[in-house]
Amino acid sequence: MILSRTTQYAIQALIYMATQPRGVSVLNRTIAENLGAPPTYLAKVLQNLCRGNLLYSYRGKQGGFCLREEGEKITLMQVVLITEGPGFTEDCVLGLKICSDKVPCPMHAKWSPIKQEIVRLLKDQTLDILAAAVMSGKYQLTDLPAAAFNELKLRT
Amino acid sequence: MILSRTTQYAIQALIYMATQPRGVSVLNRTIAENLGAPPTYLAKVLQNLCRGNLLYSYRGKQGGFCLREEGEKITLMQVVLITEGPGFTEDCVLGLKICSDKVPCPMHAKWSPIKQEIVRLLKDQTLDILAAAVMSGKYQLTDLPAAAFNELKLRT
DNA sequence: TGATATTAAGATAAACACATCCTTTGTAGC
DNA sequence: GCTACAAAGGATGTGTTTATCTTAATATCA
Repeated sequence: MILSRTTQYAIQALIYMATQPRGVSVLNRTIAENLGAPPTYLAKVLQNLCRGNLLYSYRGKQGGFCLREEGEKITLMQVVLITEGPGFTEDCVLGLKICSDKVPCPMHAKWSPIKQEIVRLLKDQTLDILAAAVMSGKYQLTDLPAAAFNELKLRT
Repeated sequence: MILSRTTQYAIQALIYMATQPRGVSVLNRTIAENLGAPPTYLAKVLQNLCRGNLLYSYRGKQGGFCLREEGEKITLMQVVLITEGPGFTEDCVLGLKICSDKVPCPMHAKWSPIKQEIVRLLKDQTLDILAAAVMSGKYQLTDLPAAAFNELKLRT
């Protein structure tokens, strides 16, 4: 509806990483299995997050990806700006190139407050908050039931 | 950000039609010129709105498209459901297939109220309201300045 | 040094959204 | 009926997103 598949993978992956012990690098393959995401594509997404300075990456044995900052400092807004681009918070809901408080489209006045709420939410939510929610067991990060997930681990 | 280009064309076209005298059919070409939209593509969008029972279409001389109901009865939600599909109001913000109040993703609780607001807004806004806003002159429906628009009319 | 494991990067492909072109079909007016 | 007109429908093209594959670079460890 509002976030691209790429952004959804990015957020899911980062939350997953924030549930893991800090400072230990996590394999792309491991993340992909846990999320049920295509590993080769997820690798591209993670690369992009590296370029956006959200992750470190290490090659070779003992390699993997690692959160660059503490999870409490990384907000969803930072992620979305990297994966969707800066237009995300600016673009007119009706697609007009020119649409502002001064020169508004007919939806502008009603849409602006909602957009503000979305922006506020994305800025408020940090990886730590979301990771804590997942670790509490009350919230799920994947459609994969634990059974399927464990089976995947056994097969490797 | 949230609506596809197709949906944006659809909404713009319908608002434009609602600014025109009721019961008089409007040509696809005329709408496209006024919006600065590609006419052949807009034709497909309008066809789709016909299949969605929002428009009548008439072929041949004196043909064109015509709003099926009074503009006050057509809401943006009706339009969006036709052009984006029913998943629009249901899909999980993180892309999970299973995400509900009972089995929520970590964003569910915070995202639901915003989604509700979006849904309410789309259901509240009718073509008449939006057309009236445009006709007041305070709100614009197109990026085309009047000059470019008149030039287009002269060239045909 | 060599074997192995892992990400990086580039090429390719598949699916979808967006857009165009051309032919067909239906309609109004003469 | 004939003609002009406008939407309908089908085929095709283009661009972007999503996804895969292959090779290169890099790090660890024996």
